[in-house]
Amino acid sequence: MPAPSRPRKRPTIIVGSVDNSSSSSSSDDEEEEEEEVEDRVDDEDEEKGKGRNGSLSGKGAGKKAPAIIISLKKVCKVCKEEGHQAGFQGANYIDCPRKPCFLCKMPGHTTMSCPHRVALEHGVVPALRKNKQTQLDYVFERQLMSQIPKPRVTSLEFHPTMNSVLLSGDKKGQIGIWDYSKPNEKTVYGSIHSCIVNNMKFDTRNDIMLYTSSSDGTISYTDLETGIGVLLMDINPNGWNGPSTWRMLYGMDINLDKGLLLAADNFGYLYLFDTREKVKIGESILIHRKGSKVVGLHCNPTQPDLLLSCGNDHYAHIWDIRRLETQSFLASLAHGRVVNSAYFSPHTGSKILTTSQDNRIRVWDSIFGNLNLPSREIVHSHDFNRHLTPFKAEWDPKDSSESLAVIGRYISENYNGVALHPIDFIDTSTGHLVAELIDPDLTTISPVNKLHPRDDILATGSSRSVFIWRPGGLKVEDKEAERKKEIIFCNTGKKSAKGKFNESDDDDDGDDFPSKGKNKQQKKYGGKSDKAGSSKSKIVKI
DNA sequence: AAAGTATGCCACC
DNA sequence: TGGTGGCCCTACTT
Repeated sequence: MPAPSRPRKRPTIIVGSVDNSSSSSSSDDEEEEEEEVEDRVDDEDEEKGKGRNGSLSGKGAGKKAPAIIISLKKVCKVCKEEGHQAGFQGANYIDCPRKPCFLCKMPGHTTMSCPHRVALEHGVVPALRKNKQTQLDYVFERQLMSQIPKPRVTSLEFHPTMNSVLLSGDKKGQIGIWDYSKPNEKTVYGSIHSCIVNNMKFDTRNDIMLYTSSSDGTISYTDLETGIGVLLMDINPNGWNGPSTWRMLYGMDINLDKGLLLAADNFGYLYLFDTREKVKIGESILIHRKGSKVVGLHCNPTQPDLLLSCGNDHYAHIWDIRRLETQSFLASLAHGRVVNSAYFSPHTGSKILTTSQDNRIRVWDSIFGNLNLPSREIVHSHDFNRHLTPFKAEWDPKDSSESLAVIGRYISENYNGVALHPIDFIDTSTGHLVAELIDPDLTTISPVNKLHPRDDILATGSSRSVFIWRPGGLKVEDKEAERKKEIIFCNTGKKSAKGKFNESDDDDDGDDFPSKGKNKQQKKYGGKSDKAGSSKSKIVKI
């Protein structure tokens, strides 16, 4: 990480500035699938006598050039062994057979034959969705500003009371405010943080105020109307002394009852802040393995004394806020790898949902029961972390049964020969995939997703844009097929999203962002685009 | 337009 | 035990 500069006091405010130039469509990158290796290139019969080598210099003129031998062995890209190949074939990725299954991590088979990657029996989805129009209702794309590249979204948060307002935080530290009922109004605060915005929480008692935590090591309390923020906490008071000492804030949550802000860093420490007195409370407390990142914090929605934390040490811990000391956790939830997120259920707070880099979503049905083992483990592809914001399964706050969750999928799906990455809706009480969002406009992996607290709306953040989807009903109540249809229905909801966008785009600011050039970055694969798309996703209950 | 790179974890010694 | 090279489907910049 480059040395983060200190956040400036006065934020930059960019309103409604749109880069239109970048939306010109580029020619199709026809990417040849797998160049057949030429074992031998022989120029013998090529333009014989013309002396390709030597029309100017006499050297070698008239002499036949020796045959050029290129010996390229077909070697697996993954294990470098001969005899097989891994990688994309068309839009399908073939695993290296010498490696454990990419999906479930067990040896003996590959992703394609993984028992967790079963073709769904309901048949309807692959056939139907191919014919559907885009289900985009609004797309916020690349309009942040002209000079600054596309937002790489790292966090999303809906406004607690204003239904059409969504906030986004990104890799650069910018905070975007989108009112999707007014697509032409957007505000970006550029200098609240100097790098990744990891967490945003509204002050629900005064909901124009926003708490944010960032990898720049600060907590900011920002007035969203003016963009003017107060620096509440800076855990690098001595500035930049190299990457090994720089502290970054990842997890953050607000405990309204106790007037507490809790935040945790990449070395395992928890910080407490009194939001009323505006002072830091006590010393930081080691709550995960020393030196390992605390990835997430969540306060229980019904029991103010309970805190949930998760970290890179492969654990999630439940704490009593009244007794926070190293190792004093009430319970410890073991995971196979890094825990990307851990959330109490939104209403009762009695369930726990975690996402781990071992490609499993785990559910504990009751925090009052035996917590030694999760109630369920759901195999799901989300383990890529190096260059991406970690995937996090998020509860649907509208689901009173506390079972529906949304999470982006890493492994791609063959969509008419294009590899796309769906967003999955999972019934965590059964492990079933109840719906998946696949769309030609959704070309990048989407690790950040948030369901609206009241409306049937999904916000998706990816490496280059913020999407708002209106997927119709997402309630978990009917038969699975019904629910799938609801998603498909949403696909058809707008016959021409394009037309709609253009309609609303008569404001002469040159902003036609949603409709133009949106597919230009799609990877096209020369290979067979047949019904390989029916290789359905794999969500399965263990 | 191929090569570089930002970037995080983990295995390895 | 810390330092470091290597990655399993990236995405973007030059």
